Amino acid sequence: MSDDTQIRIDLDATTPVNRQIVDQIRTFLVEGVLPAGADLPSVRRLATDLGVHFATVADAYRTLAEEGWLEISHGRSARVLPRRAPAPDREADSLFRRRLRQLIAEARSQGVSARKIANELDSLLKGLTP
Amino acid sequence: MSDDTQIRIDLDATTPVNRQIVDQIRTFLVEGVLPAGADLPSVRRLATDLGVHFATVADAYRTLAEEGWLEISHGRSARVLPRRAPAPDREADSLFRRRLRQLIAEARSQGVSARKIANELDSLLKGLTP
DNA sequence: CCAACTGTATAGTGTTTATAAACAGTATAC
DNA sequence: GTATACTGTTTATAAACACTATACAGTTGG
Repeated sequence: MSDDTQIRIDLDATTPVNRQIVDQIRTFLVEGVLPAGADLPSVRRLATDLGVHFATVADAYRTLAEEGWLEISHGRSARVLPRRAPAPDREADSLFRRRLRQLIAEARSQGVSARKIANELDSLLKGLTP
Repeated sequence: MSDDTQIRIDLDATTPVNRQIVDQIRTFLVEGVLPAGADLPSVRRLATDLGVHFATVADAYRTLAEEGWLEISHGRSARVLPRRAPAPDREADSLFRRRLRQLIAEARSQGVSARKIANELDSLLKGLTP
């Protein structure tokens, strides 16, 4: 993994480390920064870089494998699978809607200005519909 | 709390119940659906409605009180405090940016279409800058 | 074959989550 | 004032989770 795929872990955060790893790698996968066929660093390697135990990284890889993103097999390094877009899911739609609303509420509650939020939404919107 | 302030709990979700409650009530608070001065239902009342133990609701109320949203005191019902916007926070800004990116990645990973996501972002954007 | 790498399995530890039951403050009717 | 019915709090417990430690097992390349 290069500079673009730098993972940052916050040991003090409320979100557990295993999920922090999953969330960040998944973002790279969705955005194509980690393309199909790419090799991931070994669990020990990444664990050393992040300062956590390698079993924690292995757990994260397993989660992503269950989601269909990675192929992991004993003795070989984890590899990004080709993955077609999953079927549309009404559940996922409404869950996304609610979580987005909640995320924005939390940000406003923590002092992120409406302007900053709007800018963020706008720039991500442009990334989606180029 | 009226129909507008209906809380939904998913016992199977990965996010713990106490945080589900916090996130949903905070959203109502930020959006002004629960205005300053409003009384919240008692921990037992809300707990019964949601099908969880009242200590779980009490825990959620305590979290919101620590965030400055609620006034809770022994024997009296919880009440919404007036709350001025917190100071801008660069940390919060960048955290929001990352979490938003991750939320969108997760949604795409679960089959929410780019169009649906764009629509959602757009409608929330319009809500922010009227 | 062997050395150095890969991920896996199991067990142990501390933390978090959710519940239960006893406790304690407040409000109101009488 | 005091009984009663409401409020939230505290302490204890059990179960689930997150993280680590260590021994194991498959793969690769000399």
